[in-house]
Amino acid sequence: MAEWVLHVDMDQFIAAVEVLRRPELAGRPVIVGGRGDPTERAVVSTASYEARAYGIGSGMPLKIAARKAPEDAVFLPVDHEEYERASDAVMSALRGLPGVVVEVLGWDECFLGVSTDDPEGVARAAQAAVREATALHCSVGIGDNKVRAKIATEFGKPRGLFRLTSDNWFEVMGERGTRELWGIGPKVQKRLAGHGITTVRELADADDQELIAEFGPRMGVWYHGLGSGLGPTEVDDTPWVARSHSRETTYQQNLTTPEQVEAALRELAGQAFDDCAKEGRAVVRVHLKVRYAPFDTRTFGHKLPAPTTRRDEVVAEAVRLGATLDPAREVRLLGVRAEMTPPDTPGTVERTPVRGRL
DNA sequence: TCTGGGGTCCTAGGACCC
DNA sequence: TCTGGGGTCCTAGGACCC
Repeated sequence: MAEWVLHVDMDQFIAAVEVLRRPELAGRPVIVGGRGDPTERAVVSTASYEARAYGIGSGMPLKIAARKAPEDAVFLPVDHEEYERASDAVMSALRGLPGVVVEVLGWDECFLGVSTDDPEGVARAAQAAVREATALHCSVGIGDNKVRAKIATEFGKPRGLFRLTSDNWFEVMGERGTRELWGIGPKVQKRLAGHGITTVRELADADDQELIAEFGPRMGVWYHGLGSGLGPTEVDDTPWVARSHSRETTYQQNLTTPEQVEAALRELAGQAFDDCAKEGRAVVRVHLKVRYAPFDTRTFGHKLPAPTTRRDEVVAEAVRLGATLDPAREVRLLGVRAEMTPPDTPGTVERTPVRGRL
């Protein structure tokens, strides 16, 4: 029997969960984001397929979405707790599949590791289990590693399956742009293009040393391998341990005085600290993120003299950092991140250098 | 036209030590 | 006066993902 990696991705997860508890919304364009008020500063978390038909998608400002949306569109607020419940139900259903290891990637996606001669059969069983437990639909990518499984899912959407392995990698991906690879964003795409590399096959055929010179020893090698669809094969079900917690807010009205900024910092730093304290972890570093009125974002931080479990120390550090902000500029977004003492995990598992995890 | 909030990891460059 | 090589730690910033 062969080892397979399956990537399970829920179809329009957040919108689907909302429709589930409001069946009367089925078939209508549903847009979830912010507090559900399209006149506010906020962005779309998820749009239903009906809304996507109007060019509305994730990350789009609600104001723009409102302009594109038809009259019968529905705007809803984000309800994290509800999605967490639905997510837990999905993951539990998948863990119930025989012989399957589940590695959670976010609310609405995970990898399954399984040893089988019929990966399509397992994929269909996964879809059935999720549908039975939650009435939600998902797509499944089947691969011989995480990279290929993850990319395969896109070809299976919606509600389908797709298999992507070393056998069909270049046939499926070779002529596509590098941007379609998981972990290559607009900046890296551009830098690659500067070396004459625009397609997946060109990336695979590129010179290792040239990529290392451009991107460094780790990322250069990683990107080169991505061109051939190389990636880690191990699915790890060790529970996720956060490295840091942050709280940030975009203000509907910009903050204009140092007093407003300090009050906001005290609140955000306190909340970020509380999230760390909930896990019984000490804080080692405090970061500030500020977005000034013209779209200018910066982050900076400070290591504390010693790890602390005291709220007042974390708040005081955030306020100290805040004192270095430019008092002449309006603040439209403020965030405080509290970095915790590292978890004591063995760290032997090869991590996919793809950042971010919900 | 207006751009959220939550994360992780990598790299460059300076300080400092031996 | 000119100036090694190696290592670690730290800060700042960049990039990407959901």
